[in-house]
Amino acid sequence: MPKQTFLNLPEEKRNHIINAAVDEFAQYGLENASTNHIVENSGISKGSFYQYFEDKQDVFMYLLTVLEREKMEYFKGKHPPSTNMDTFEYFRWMIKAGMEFNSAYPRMVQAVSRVLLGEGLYYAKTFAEHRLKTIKAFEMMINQAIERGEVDPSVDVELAMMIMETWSNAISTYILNEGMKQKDIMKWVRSAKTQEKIDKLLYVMEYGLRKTESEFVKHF
Amino acid sequence: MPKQTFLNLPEEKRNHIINAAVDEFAQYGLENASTNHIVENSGISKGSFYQYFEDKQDVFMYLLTVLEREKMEYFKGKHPPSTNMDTFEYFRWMIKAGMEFNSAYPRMVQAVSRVLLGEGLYYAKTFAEHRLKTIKAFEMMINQAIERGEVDPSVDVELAMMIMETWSNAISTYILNEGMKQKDIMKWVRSAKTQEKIDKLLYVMEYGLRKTESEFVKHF
DNA sequence: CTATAATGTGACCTGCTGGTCATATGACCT
DNA sequence: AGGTCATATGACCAGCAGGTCACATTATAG
Repeated sequence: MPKQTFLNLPEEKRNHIINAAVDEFAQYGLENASTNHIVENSGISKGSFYQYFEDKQDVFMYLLTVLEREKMEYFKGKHPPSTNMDTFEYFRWMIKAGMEFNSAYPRMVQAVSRVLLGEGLYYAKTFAEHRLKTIKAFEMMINQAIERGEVDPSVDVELAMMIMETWSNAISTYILNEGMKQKDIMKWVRSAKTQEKIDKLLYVMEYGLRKTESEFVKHF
Repeated sequence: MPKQTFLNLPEEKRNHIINAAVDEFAQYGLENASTNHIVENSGISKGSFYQYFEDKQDVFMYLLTVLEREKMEYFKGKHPPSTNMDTFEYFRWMIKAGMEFNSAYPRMVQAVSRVLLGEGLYYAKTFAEHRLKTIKAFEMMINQAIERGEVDPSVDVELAMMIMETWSNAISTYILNEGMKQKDIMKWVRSAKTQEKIDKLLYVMEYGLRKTESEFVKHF
């Protein structure tokens, strides 16, 4: 985590630095990001950088907490439209709200998810803790769906978690990659066409999950 | 592509070199792979390396064609158990045969898919051609499934392609990551437990796809 | 055996990396 | 004023990167 020196900095200067870092990570990933570039683009000296942070990874970890905090704030303000939602409806709402958030902070999300999904796949241990947090939420959701009778109780929970995670990541990557090509991401994400695409994707997952297990046994 | 000098080399020496390259790419990816390491571990000199290849990327591209060739050979020898298979049965068979292949050449597959799925996601243009080849096969399959009446004709073909690609990649990554932890990958892949896991994953996809569109419309 | 062409070699080049440190600056206190 | 302490600086370091090239070795042909 950043040293106190950094946290004492005026907000504007701090933002300058993390913006430079975000741009660097978004373009080059963690491994290939250059501290020299970050230093140059944020208008501070090399020495200051190492007075603020331990190293590159330290900056990234800070970015991760910033993003997490922003996301929390964002979700606090948003509430599911209906109070008594089906678990899948809730999941769909969650994914869509997530996409809205992503298109509000596209550079930052790109930087983080590039590292987490790209490099993190193979050096996962470092970020295992972060991944666990996300996955736990999926576990709760699927268990709730079973309790409510929306999903066959014999369903393989771990499998369902993997499916939810995979789709969550796939949609996020897809939206980010396609969205970066648009002039107005937010508008594009909110467009009926994009929303329908997301709906359909999730519906395939939902329909498969609802029925899977009992049908699966019959099938073989 | 490698220069003639390389292709003239005795097979043993060639294999030595590509093995070293595979190990390097598997461990560090394309961007961070070191030509110096490859040279050291393959017992050739720096000068020779650049007499054989243009650069790092050239080696990787060659690796890609080698893998493709090996995979073709492998699939030539394998034939679907039944001649009149459902498209989804065929897809399932294909995925499983693919996993068998992967566990026969785990290092090479790891090296290639690490670059293609990790780095390739963001520098996609370079490998777009390769990806297109794979995707085209999925397109044919889904069109065939529609013709046969196995899938609703109103299904979004592009969407189905994306789903098939995502699952294909997700399963491949999962098997590779988990499999590398086992002492005998091949045995583990063939085990009833692993096979059932794959079956279930694909079944969720299949069941979702079969019904999606018509149900989807009703649902909203 | 000699001449020519092909192949192999590793010292060497430049450029960039992450990281250090002696020194300079300037805000704040007495 | 002088003193102190957090902050800021950029020249500098060792290490490694990709890539080159003059030279050494070996194979082929006449």
